[in-house]
Amino acid sequence: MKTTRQRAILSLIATRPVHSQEELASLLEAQGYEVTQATVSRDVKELGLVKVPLKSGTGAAQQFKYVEPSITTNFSSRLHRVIAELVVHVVGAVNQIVLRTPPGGAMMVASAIDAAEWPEIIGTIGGDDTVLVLLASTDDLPVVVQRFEDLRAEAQSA
Amino acid sequence: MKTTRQRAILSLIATRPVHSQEELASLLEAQGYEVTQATVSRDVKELGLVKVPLKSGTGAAQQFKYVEPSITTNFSSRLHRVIAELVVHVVGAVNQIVLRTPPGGAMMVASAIDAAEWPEIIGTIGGDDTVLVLLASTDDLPVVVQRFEDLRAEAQSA
DNA sequence: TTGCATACTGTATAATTATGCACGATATGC
DNA sequence: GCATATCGTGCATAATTATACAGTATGCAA
Repeated sequence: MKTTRQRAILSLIATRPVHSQEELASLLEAQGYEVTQATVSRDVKELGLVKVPLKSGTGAAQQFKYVEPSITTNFSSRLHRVIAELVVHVVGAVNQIVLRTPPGGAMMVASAIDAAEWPEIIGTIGGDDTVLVLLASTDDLPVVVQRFEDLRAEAQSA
Repeated sequence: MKTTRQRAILSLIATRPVHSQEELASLLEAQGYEVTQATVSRDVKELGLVKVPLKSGTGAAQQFKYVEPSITTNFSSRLHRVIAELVVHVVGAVNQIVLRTPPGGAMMVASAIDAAEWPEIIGTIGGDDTVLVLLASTDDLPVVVQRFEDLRAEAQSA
């Protein structure tokens, strides 16, 4: 039955890395669900699962992870979402603000800030886990730092 | 240059639906970045982008969305993450608890609860946006409801 | 029962993505 | 300078995923 099979899929991917739908089909077969890759593909789509790159080196393995539906629908603005989910730390000095993110997150944060086009900001530079935000004036520092903190605060727990 | 091109990719996918890496390559070309699908594939991997199914109907379009790196690394337990992100509402009665989720999220929540194997819980049923949790005893109701609320509370803002 | 609609699936194949290999550019050490 | 190493890339193709189509099963109304 479709529902139980899909639940089995969720259980499987929560347990171990799965690298392809063929592999998933094999694992399901071992549990008594005999289905083809085609069906697995449909299940994966219905469950909203996505294949995420595990590490960026060549030859890196992949596994399935699910993207919770809420991620794509809940947050109102991209900037808000990105800051809330990716910014770990905020600190400012003179006319500069440094934002820390998990590894690999900096470019997304920088991109989102650019897109927001805040007038106080004259530019951003995103590295791997650090974003440098340059302000037009030293006077803007406390206001903008506070704004970042506020965006961040709404999801501080995770 | 690789970095600016990758930032352009982030900007593109934030702006409009992109259905394939070929399409992304075309859009980049329009901005002066001439690259092949192969390079886009590598960029997508490095940025941690994933292709998410947009709707489940046949012939449904897809687009790129990024999975924030934090999603795969931050939360400690699957149950915690799933409850925090997916459970919208909790209500209990007698020996039953009903959890509401965004559409499509119920099965994941049910699966995660099953995997956690809480002793008070004798079973779960996941529909589309509703999970029914059955408890062994009426006495367990307030305790378990509170536990769900606590898990949820840590991310209530989103 | 018959006819029709819906749901689920497999087969075959199209579409898409990932990657081995080679090459050119740039940097590093001798 | 020259050898060597690293990085980014394209090309060709392998690997993986999505889907058009057809078949089976089920439910329901006439």
